[in-house]
Amino acid sequence: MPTKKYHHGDLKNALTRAGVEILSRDGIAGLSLRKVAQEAGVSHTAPYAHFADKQALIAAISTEGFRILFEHLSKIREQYQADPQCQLVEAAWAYVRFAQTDPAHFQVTFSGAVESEKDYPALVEMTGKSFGEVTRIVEACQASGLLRPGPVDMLAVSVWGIVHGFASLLIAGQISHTLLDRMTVREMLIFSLDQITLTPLHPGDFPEFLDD
Amino acid sequence: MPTKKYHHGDLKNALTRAGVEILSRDGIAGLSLRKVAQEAGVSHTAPYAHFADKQALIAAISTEGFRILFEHLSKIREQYQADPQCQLVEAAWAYVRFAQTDPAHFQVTFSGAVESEKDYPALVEMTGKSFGEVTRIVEACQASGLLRPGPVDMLAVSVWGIVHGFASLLIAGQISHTLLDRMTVREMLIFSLDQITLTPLHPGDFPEFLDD
DNA sequence: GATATTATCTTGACGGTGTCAAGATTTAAA
DNA sequence: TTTAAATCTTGACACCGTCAAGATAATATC
Repeated sequence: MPTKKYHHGDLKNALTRAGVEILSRDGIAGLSLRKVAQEAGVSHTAPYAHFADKQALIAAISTEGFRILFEHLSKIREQYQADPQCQLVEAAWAYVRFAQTDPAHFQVTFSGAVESEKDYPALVEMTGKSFGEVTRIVEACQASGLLRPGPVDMLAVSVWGIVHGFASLLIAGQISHTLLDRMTVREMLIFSLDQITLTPLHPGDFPEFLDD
Repeated sequence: MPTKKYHHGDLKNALTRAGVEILSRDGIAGLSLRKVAQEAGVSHTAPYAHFADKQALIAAISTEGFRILFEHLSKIREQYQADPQCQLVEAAWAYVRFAQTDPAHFQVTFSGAVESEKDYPALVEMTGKSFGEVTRIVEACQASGLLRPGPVDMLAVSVWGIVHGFASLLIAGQISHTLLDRMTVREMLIFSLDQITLTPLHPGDFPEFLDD
């Protein structure tokens, strides 16, 4: 436990963590540099030693979001190594779960809160790694005949688009109640994925594990 | 031309229009009540006579976005009455075009900038009407064998999800340059839609009209 | 080890923002 | 015509992002 020192020692990470925390708790509108600084126990301008402006902090929070996604995806790819179908469903489910669990962080991460991404190399790298995982899963699905042949990157964008679109509509409250009463979110997601698979997906084949 | 009066006469609409205008020009971060008021030529608290708070103005802007979408969709449904396939492609294209043309308005409209939608009946009504148009188009596609049979509302959500996901990723800059260099946005959209149609879609069958 | 340089953090200030309170002005109702 | 309500203004408040100037600590240089 670090005692109160003039130099924090790990302020940049502490600020990022505080940012994620505040974003979860108070939403996008409630995220301010001053609050983040206070949460980290420093003065209201201390963040400027580590972030050029608020955009830079948001970029760090976005990077953290992509890192969370990346780790989920790579874990899933390892866990269901022999079963591309399962990889696809569980990867999509992890994406939707992220959106449901932490909507504000999800939105900031994937919905372009960062104006010019290319100014933040760490963010660009992490988006690349995440998309790489998606691509690998899609590739495996193509090899097993679950998805149609064709340019992998294009198909990966389509698959990502389906999942992202569903997750976005879900947390935006755009999916009607009459629909949500009739089936679970997971079933709806599998139904959506089923539209693009060559082999039918049966929700019963993918029981939900309540492990996280 | 209305002369300068104490009472504006149509301030609520003027504020909404100014809001859309400022949103397009300065982005989400640049949208402020005070700027909207100034643009409309009134004092900085005048909006409070018509909107409870900033959220309420954003809800009105969002409603306007859904209205724009609704009118596009209903026009397309009428224009290509006998061709469901064309309806699907052009409706999706209109959606993507909206996102490209006015990204900030698109984001505010469809990405849940409004915290609790149910507090704004006009917004709820317009989202319902828009989704109704999507449903009708999907229904026509099912009848013609372009889309699989099944619950219409569920399929409509899936289709909307695909298009929304693609549009969102596009304006978030998440679609790689190597991909965008290889094909047009319209071709990518049709490629995505082709993943869910039972009959293949050929981009050549849908030349882009540069009418808007 | 002493000094200089740099990184880090603080205090203080500025204009801009959402929102409330109190009052002025116009329209609508009684 | 008087009253009530709707609409708009001025003024204030706390909060925000950001800059400037200075204090403090860590690091580099001699």
